[in-house]
Amino acid sequence: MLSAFQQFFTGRPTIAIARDLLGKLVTYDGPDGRTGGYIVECEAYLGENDSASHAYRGRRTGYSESLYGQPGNIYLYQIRGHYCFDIVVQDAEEPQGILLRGLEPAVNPALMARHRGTTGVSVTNGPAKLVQALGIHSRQLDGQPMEGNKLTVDLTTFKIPREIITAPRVGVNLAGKDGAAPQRFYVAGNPYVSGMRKREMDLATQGWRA
DNA sequence: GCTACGATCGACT
DNA sequence: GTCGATCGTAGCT
Repeated sequence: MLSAFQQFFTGRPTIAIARDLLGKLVTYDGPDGRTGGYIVECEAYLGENDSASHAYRGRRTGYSESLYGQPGNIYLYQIRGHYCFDIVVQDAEEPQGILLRGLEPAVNPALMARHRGTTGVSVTNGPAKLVQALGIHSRQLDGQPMEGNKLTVDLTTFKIPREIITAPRVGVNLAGKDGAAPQRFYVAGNPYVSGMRKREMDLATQGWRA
C-alpha cells in the first residue's frame, strides 16, 4: 500500500508530476543546519524508451539502480565530479525520474550560500549547484525513500507559479531520438532557473502568483 | 587494467 | 559565445 506521499509520484504521467513539483519546498536536515528551497525548474526522464535517460533500452547497473525503486525515492548520482538529485516516479517496472535543476533558497539561505562559497542566483541555479547548496556531498541518501527522511519534499508547503514554461532539456544530445523532447519545465521569470537571462527575469513577483 | 565518456560548472574571449 | 577541468562508472581487453 502506497502512502499519500508516494501516490503523488505515481499513477499519472511523469510530465504532469514534474509540472506539479514546481513551487514545492525541498528541505534537507544536514549536520550543520537545515536548508531548503522552492523548486523552480525540473526535467522529466521517461525511462527505458527515453534516449536521454540513464535507463534507456533497459540499461540497469549499480549506478542507476535507484531509478528502479519506489515512487518518492531519492536518486542521487554523480556526473563529471558533481552530484545531481532526481526524484524517482512511477514504479520499479518504469524507471522514470524527475531531475531538479533549480531552487529558490527559502530555508537558511545564508547557510546555502556558505556551502556554495558564493552568493546570488548562482547558489542554486543548476542541478549540481542546488545539491551542494543544500549541504549534500555524498551518495549516502541514494536509493532511500524521501518520506520522513533528512532530504525530503514538503508537498503541503508551496508557491503557485504564475506561468510554467516548457522547453527541451539541458545537456542532452539534441541529435538523439528524444534530445529535443519538451520535457523541461520552469517557473517563468524566476531568477534561479538555470541559464535565465536578466531581461527575462520578473524581479517583482519572481514568477509566483500573489 | 585501461580507456572513453557524461542529465556539469566556471573561467575566459 | 567557447573551452578545459574533473572523476566515477561502464565496458572492453
